[in-house]
Amino acid sequence: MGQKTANKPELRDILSVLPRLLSNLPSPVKEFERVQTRDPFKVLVATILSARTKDEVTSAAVKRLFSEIKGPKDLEKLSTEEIERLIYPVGFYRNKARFLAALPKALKAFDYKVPDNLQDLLKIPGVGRKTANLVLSRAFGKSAICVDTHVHRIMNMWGFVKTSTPEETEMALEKILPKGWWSRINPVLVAFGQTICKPVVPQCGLCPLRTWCPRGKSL
DNA sequence: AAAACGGGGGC
DNA sequence: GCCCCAGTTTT
Repeated sequence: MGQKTANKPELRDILSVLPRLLSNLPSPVKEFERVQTRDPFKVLVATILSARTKDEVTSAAVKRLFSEIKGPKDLEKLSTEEIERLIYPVGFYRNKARFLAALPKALKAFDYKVPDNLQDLLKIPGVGRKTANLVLSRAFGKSAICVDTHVHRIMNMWGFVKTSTPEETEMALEKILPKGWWSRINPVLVAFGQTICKPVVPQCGLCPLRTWCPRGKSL
């Protein structure tokens, strides 16, 4: 309260600082993106597997699975148990194996192709907003705001949104985020959240934003 | 020993 | 809204 408070920068100014900062750091995100192609089916599977799972583990699971299959129709031939064995030990592997086993049936309604719109993607079991928007931006090149826990946490911490659910964050960001950032904000904030602005033990000493960030001041 | 992890579904 | 899923790493 007795302290000087720097003027709060615009959101776009803050975001533009991050890529250069992150380029100087080893980012775990790069490994996850490396295994991905633009193949929508592979992107979808990798994204489903990635929840609550380290990127290296996800990458390995994707490689094992796709050494056995090429597309949805191959996946249909595998039993749930076989899928479990291939994707282990990703987080919640039994749930995810069930989702993957049901995936060919779900895709049949779309001629065995991954839908390129949000409404249809959300009909697929195991696919929520985070997964759907990531597929839209990464596989189909669309402008989609993918809000995961990092995006939700950091945007609320900075005070650009005041929301209680990721969906609310997504809607709020649609109004204040320049469209050129819609697909970029997720990779950038994930990398930032994993390497510097971590939920616990944040590396505020490395962060150029600490002079105005509320968290930097409290530390 | 706890808590954290790039979610989603069922209740 | 709350709780569950699970193995692995960090604190």
